[in-house]
Amino acid sequence: MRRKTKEEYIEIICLLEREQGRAQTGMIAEAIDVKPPSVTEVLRKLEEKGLIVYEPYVGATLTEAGFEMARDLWQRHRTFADLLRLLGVDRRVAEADACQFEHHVSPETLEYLKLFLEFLRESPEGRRCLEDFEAFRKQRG
Amino acid sequence: MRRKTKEEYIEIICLLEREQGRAQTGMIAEAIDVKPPSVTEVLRKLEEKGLIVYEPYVGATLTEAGFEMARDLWQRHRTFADLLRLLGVDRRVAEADACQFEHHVSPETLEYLKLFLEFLRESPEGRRCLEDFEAFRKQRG
DNA sequence: ATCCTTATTTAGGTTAACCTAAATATTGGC
DNA sequence: GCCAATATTTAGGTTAACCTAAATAAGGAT
Repeated sequence: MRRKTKEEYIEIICLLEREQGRAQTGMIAEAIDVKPPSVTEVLRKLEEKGLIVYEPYVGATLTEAGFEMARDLWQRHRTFADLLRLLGVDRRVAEADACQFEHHVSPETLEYLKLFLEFLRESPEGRRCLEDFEAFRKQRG
Repeated sequence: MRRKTKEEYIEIICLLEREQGRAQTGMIAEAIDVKPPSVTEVLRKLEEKGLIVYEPYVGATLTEAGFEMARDLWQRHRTFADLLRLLGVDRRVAEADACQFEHHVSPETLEYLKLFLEFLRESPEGRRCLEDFEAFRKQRG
């Protein structure tokens, strides 16, 4: 598989803390499909950057800054995934693509996408647009 | 700056061949903001993969396979960039973001986006959707 | 035809993200 | 409280994409 970014580690740590109460080396390694020694190495670097506190043999906990980053990534992820789903993309695919896009989108573009998502979901015109697109899709796709 | 992918080299080579008639080490290095020795190294690898023919001291030319890849990337790029522009994203920003997305989008998602783009541009409902979104944006954004 | 300039390649080094194997720490059962 | 099983870290190695400095090739002016 592909090379993981620091951002991905932060996301996994956040998820594990939330769902399992803690984020240990082995759990992270498993979740991210990497061997434990690689995780140890990255955790040290994340600590240097002030994104986590790393306690050897215990695990990682996000700092305030790390948590901010995770929250931010999650929002970007949701924006993409939700938008793709609304357009009809399969759930698995939408989530997988969002995992990639979230790391590369600019703030400006993200703002537009968030707004467009809001438009599609919350305005009558937006909802009609989705219906029209679905009809269009069924006809042409 | 960021690490470049093989795909980015292919795109630049395609562009240079098209616009300057040839793609030499120095031109590629300049275009991609990397030093010439790094380019030489990558060109050898691209040749091994059958994507270019590399003639030392002369430059690179895309093979059929390389050209296919470039064409494909360009289409992905255009899909994203055009979509973002339609939503109102600034040209520079849209192009820059498309440069990233194009390397990460799945075929399934790309199909949906192409179809949505077609819908927005070519159907009356799609065009109305864009107008409605613009109004929405001016009001809320 | 030779020399000088300019471009390219070669040689060798760095960094970051991975890996395996070996050493070490933690934990649960007795 | 000790010991075995399990998890983590340390040590050392690989690969890919970069870099700088030095060597070499190509091309134009005289």
